[in-house]
Amino acid sequence: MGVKESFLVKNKQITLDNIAEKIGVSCTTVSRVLTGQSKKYRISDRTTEIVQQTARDLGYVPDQLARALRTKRTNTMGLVIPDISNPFFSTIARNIEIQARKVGNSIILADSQEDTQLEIESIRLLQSRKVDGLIVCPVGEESAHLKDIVNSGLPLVIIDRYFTDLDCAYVVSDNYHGALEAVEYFFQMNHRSIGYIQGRVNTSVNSERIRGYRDAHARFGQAVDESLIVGDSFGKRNGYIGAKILLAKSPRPTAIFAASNLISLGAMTAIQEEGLKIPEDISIISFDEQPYSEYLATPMTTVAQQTSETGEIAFKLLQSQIQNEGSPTTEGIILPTELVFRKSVKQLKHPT
Amino acid sequence: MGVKESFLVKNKQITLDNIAEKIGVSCTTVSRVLTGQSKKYRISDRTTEIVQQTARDLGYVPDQLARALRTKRTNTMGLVIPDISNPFFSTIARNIEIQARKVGNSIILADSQEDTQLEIESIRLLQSRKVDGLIVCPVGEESAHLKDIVNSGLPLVIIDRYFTDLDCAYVVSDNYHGALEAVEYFFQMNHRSIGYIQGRVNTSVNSERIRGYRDAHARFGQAVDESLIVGDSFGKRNGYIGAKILLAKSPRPTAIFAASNLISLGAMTAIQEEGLKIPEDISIISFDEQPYSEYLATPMTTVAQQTSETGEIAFKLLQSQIQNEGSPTTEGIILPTELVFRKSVKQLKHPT
DNA sequence: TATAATAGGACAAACGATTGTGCAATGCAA
DNA sequence: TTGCATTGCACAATCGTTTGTCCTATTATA
Repeated sequence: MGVKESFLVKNKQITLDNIAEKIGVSCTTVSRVLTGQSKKYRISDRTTEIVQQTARDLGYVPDQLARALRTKRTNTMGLVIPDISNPFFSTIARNIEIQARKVGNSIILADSQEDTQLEIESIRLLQSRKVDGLIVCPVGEESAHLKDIVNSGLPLVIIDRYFTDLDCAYVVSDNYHGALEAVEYFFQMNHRSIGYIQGRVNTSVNSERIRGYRDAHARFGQAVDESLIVGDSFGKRNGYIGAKILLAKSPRPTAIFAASNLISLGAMTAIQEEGLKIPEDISIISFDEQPYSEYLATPMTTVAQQTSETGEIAFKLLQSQIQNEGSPTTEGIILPTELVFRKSVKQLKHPT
Repeated sequence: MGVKESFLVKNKQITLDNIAEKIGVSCTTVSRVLTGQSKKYRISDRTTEIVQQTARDLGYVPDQLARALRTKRTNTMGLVIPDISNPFFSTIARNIEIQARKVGNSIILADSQEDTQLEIESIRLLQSRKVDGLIVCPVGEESAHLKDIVNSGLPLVIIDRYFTDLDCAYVVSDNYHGALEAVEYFFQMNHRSIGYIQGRVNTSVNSERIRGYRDAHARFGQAVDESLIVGDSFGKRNGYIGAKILLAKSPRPTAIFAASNLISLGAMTAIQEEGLKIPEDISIISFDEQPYSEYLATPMTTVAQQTSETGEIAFKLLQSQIQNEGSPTTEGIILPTELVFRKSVKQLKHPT
């Protein structure tokens, strides 16, 4: 008997009071022992010992809700990401989570689906859950809601995309130099007609890359053909459409610079459909190094970003902001990229 | 003046009491209005209106911590994943999060790094945060801690890997038929010496796939060469090592069945190093369809799993369990796989 | 011996919300 | 005018912790 109940009834939570009552002390004392303040409040060694023992026996585990309500600290951080299924972001997320849990913090994850409205709602939800801080990879076109957060004093770190008018810590890749280097490489290989399939316009990521693209042209004394800049999102479909447009031009550009891993995948479909070969007929460089990059039909030359580092640094920035509350650390960290040379770029005999 | 302070001082939180005081009612009334219980408690229309208006004016947002402490419901679920950077898992995670937020729930994410100990600690942390339920993709070799959860009455849904001795809801792929179909296909293409690079042993995923592998052999009246079953984890390195071993055998197997996307990537490195071509020299089928599968040097024949559906179903199962508390729904859902034919399997002239 | 100092811990008020119950005022019927 | 329902809301406890303060012995000091 009792067996049935024990199956149906949820285990009752053990509280400080339970422990206190069981050994005949006050719940204050128990709290102080279990939070390691025995000395500070002169709890005798004997009592301390007993409290710890019974806490262990009863399997006491502190209620973080109650604790947070009182202390105003949840040890929880919010993470807002435009698309967690994208390995670029999930790698960042992973490293954030790993660092966080090392110090007993948890991550509440929100996927904004590249939608500013959802981003705003997600952030509101996270705030109502009283996260200690926020790491946001913003959709990137609007920043008013982020400015509100900064003003509210809630620690915030922006990753991947940032806003020049937002006074807030961030960690991003050096998109300018990444693009510059890639496009210069195209030039060195004698390419002169280089299409750029861009990502979401009006994001810092995109603007910086375009700036690199333009400066590379400038360095080689070549005017930018504006019609070679196409596209409007970081997704695969945009890559397909962008490539279709570029490949239909005549003369056809000899090279394509793709602004993301998904864009280059989409572009490859278009290239296949047109019966073209990489790099014989068309060269390509893609932003974002991926585990599969070297195994593609033509191993892909890529601009690698430091994803693990991004996550780790973002976390540490946020944590320090949370700890020194009051002093809003607004350092911006820019991580270098690396051009990974493979086989997707053809060396042309003459500048073309 | 005051400007400086407004920058340094965190915005004070608006509480029910603030609202109540401002309009001269009790905080009880405010609570009842804002939780939509005006009628039930006969709050006059006038009062209701005023309360709502001031709540809006003050920008009131309920403190989910306090609410949860009282109601015993956090509207938060825990999600434990062995490796969130793996697109297979991150796709599942994404769909869980999207479904969850649609109904105002949040997801606390934990990455167990394929380590049972970390899995246990993560779960403990989530429990202390009073999640309403748990979705766990277990490392897979131990289930005692999961059994504890089931017994404690905390709603739990297992995904991807399950335990036959665990009475708990789950949603997994039909790994048996997935493997069966793949290996049968090898046989139909006249392969008779088929290596299997397995994942983590003692996981249901792995056992089921091996069972499929064996049954395919049985159906074609062929004994299984146990030395062709190699490997012990789902990672890339294991794929590399496993392939090295298989390729070193003589006679060399004509085909490799890889138990995960990462395993096949690793295997491809080994295959390249040996100077072999897919599928001319060696055929390969990989578990896990990926966005890049069709773009590989040789487009990869894969066993596709329904990742989005897995996430969505897992969430719904958990939600229903949370809502009908008491009746532990222990349905198990098995999702069919699909063999995606591409070019990585060669048709042999004669059974070899 | 009187007094101060110290040791060891208890009380009770928070934190912000929810909720069972109680209470005054009004309306209505008798 | 009395009695009873109904309307409209307030009281106060509660969820589990934390924390400033206060209290009572005991010991040490003068």
